[in-house]
Amino acid sequence: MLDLKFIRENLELVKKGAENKRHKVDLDRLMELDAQRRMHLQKVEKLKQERNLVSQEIAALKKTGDTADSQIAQMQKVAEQIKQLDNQLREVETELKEIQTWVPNVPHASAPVGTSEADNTDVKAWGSIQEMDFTPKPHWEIAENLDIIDFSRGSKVSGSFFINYKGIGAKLQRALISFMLDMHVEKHGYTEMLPPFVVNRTSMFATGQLPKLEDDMYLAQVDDLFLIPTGEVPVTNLHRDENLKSEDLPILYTAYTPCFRREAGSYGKDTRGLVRLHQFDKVEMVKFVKPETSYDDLETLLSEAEDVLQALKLPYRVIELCTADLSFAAAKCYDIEVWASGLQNWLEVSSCSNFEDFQARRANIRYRNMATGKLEYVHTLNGSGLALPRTVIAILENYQTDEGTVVVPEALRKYLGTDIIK
RNA sequence: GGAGAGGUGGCCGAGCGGCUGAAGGCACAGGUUUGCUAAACCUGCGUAGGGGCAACUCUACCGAGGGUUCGAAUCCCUCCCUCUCCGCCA
Repeated sequence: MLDLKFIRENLELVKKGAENKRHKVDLDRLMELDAQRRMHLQKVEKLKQERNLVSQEIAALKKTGDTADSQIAQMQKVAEQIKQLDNQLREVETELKEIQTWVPNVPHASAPVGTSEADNTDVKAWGSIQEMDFTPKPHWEIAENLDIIDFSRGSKVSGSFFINYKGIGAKLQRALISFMLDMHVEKHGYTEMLPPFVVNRTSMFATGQLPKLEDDMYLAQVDDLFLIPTGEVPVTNLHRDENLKSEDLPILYTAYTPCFRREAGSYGKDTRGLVRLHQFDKVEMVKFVKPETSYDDLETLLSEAEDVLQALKLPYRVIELCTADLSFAAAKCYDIEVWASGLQNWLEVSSCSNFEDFQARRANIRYRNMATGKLEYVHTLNGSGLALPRTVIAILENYQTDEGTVVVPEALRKYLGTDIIK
């Protein structure tokens, strides 16, 4: 959420930002309501002041035993006016807040302006794409031949786009999760968390999934709880409504969680095999930092996610999202895409974003700025480190042999307990 | 699911319907003083939103939302959350 005062004072910037994100929101109406609100406020506060003053007079009169009947009669009228004005004010504020929750975060000045994902810019590439002396297979063929993923029974048990990992395939998930968590904890200094996988509405609002993306979420209606679409939600919300100690910042958390996404409306596009699933595993990194360091922290975050791919020796490229591709809450975002030899394609395995104070304002997460003595909003960031299924795709496809087996990346061997999947 | 207790400032914790935006303590910041890894004393110190160039000033906030009243942290109603005990389950 953006501060109303900030919107008022930077209207053109906010308008331009929403436009560049291709997000429609009626900011002129918002400003109109803002003006109305302040007008009503001034009126009603003047009346309340009068009420407070006269009430004190009444108290004084009663103390000395005098009558205060005329004052009380007068205040009855004032009380009635206050009630009416308060009601009007509430109406204005309701509409105002509704619109305010739909105002997207402003893209950072460095984010490339664009109209579609075609305008995302290349940042860097790592590793080299290996030539194979045979035709590489897509991962679903490899997996089915090795009997490590059961696609069809996933549909039976739950529906399409649910799968079962089997045997060494299932163990591969555990191995990857442990490998990633260990790296972030031991090498990058994160604290490991294991949060709830269902969250309430307030939490979903705080990180910005609601109101915009409600249709993409699984909802347990009886309890009005959402299955998390990403570990970002429960982990960022750990500190909702808290004032963090300045000396405790930055706070770094990493967490494994499954992620649940309905992917409403996205059927038919890149959906084969493990590319797009309703349930998948992910290791997430979340940072709470001071505003002045957040863009440095974003670069660090990116490098920490890259570190996982480098350790697995998987070639990847980093792109920066243009404004049209930036999410509702993000100010700046890098995607990491891994190369998949079988699919002959780049697959997004990580998204590293700086939300600045957008989530912190919604979630009310602050810290005491020692320089100003004031409570200020922290900046929040998060990045995948990494999403598992597409990492698995890359491992299966890039490490496949012409016999149909898969060589296990060296860094993973001690976790998986074998150096080849056959 | 049943029974009970409770939600007050960064934290702990008082609070007869008007003198309580809120005692007291802790923490924190500044200062004085004493030389011994710190203490004592003094001062300051909630948040948000209006108005004003500013000094400043007004309003709101004691879990949330309603109600009663001239006036509510305090009385009434509804809801939410936490804790304890019982039941159920892993």
